[in-house]
Amino acid sequence: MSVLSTKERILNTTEKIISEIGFSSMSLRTISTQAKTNLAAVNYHFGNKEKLIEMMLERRLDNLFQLRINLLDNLESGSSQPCNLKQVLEAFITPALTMSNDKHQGGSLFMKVLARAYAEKSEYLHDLLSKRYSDTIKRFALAIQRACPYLDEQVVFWRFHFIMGALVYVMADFGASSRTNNLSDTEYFNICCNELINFALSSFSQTS
Amino acid sequence: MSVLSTKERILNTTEKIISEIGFSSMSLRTISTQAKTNLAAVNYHFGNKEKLIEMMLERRLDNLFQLRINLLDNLESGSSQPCNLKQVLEAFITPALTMSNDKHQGGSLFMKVLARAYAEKSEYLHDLLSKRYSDTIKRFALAIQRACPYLDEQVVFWRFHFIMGALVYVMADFGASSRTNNLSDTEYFNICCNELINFALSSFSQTS
DNA sequence: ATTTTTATCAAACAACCGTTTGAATTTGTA
DNA sequence: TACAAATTCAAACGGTTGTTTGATAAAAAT
Repeated sequence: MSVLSTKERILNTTEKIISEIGFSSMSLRTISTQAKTNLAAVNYHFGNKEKLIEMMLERRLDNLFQLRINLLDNLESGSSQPCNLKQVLEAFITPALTMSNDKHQGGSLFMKVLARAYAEKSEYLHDLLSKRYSDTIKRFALAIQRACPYLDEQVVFWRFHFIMGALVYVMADFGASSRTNNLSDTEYFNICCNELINFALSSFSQTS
Repeated sequence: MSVLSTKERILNTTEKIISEIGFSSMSLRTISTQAKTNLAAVNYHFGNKEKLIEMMLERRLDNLFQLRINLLDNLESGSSQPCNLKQVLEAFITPALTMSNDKHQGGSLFMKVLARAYAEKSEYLHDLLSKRYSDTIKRFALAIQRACPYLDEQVVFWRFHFIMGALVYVMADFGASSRTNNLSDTEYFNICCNELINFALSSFSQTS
């Protein structure tokens, strides 16, 4: 329980607060209070608010994109043939939804944070994504392109971005209001994951 | 130009500010300044900040959903047969993108506001959508269901929500960073609209 | 023209924000 | 044990927030 350091408690609480009320509404006072420490501790450990947010994002994003890269590496290793489309989509989508479903490590909170960062056009996230993760995104777009040679390059680009939009939408738990009551969280996420992949797969099918 | 009343100038400026910096970062002082009026005028005309936001949202949402309803009414009138899927999707999507592309009436700003409202889980919007517009959304889901009898009801439900996510994502202009430079705004939105409808259409195609 | 309502405005209010300070406390080390 | 470094804490700083007040100005009504 309270074996966590103050620094870790602050990071975890920051995830929790931002997932609940968003970036621009979050205050260091509510964070320090909920993390059972002092207001000044935030500035002591992280310098300022901006750096706290950056560290909170980087802690999880590296993990998420590494999972995606590993899955794509496995698919592309040992063959120069185009990958199976469904497997590529799964390699991109499942790490996000797995994190969403991971309660123990706080990943489920982070995916909501990520959705909010997308939505609020967070400068921190935008810079991180364009500087540190754009290569991975391009790799996936290329893999999809190779798996769907019948689709125009621009069309693949658009639909991949639409799917990212749907993914963010789901991560933010917008469907929650219409969730069937008798489903556990695990069941819900499993269905959601399956439906989203089929949705993505279907959206890359050839149109007449 | 300045034939607009103070009330209208405040509403328009609120749209503009929120589309730029979001709900939680917006302040009544920046709004009153930019609307070329006094700070107290906001509270005088709208009571408080919350009611200002509600009025700003309601002013446009009624218009948007009425456009959708009109299009769907036309499709369903005169025949008890299921509607054409593409036409149903167009009836839902095009009003949003038309508003996005409408500069004269300020609709383009509002669609960004709407995207932010979705993203920030605005209570105002959530209540409005679930109380005032849920019937329309259910009508569209049903029309899609009838047009795709080969798909399970739950699958239709999921994919319709995924598409709403993609629509919000597009409205928020997230693809902007990757926009081709030599496209005008009008051209960009026409392409975007077309791609999104084909995307939605494709996503409801039967999967193997 | 006078009264009444409506609208605008500068100023002030209390509450909250991120950050800094300097002293107290805990922890690690010699 | 004694010293030094790392950490915690209450308090205060200047700045911004939404809201209210009361005086002024404009418009409408009598």
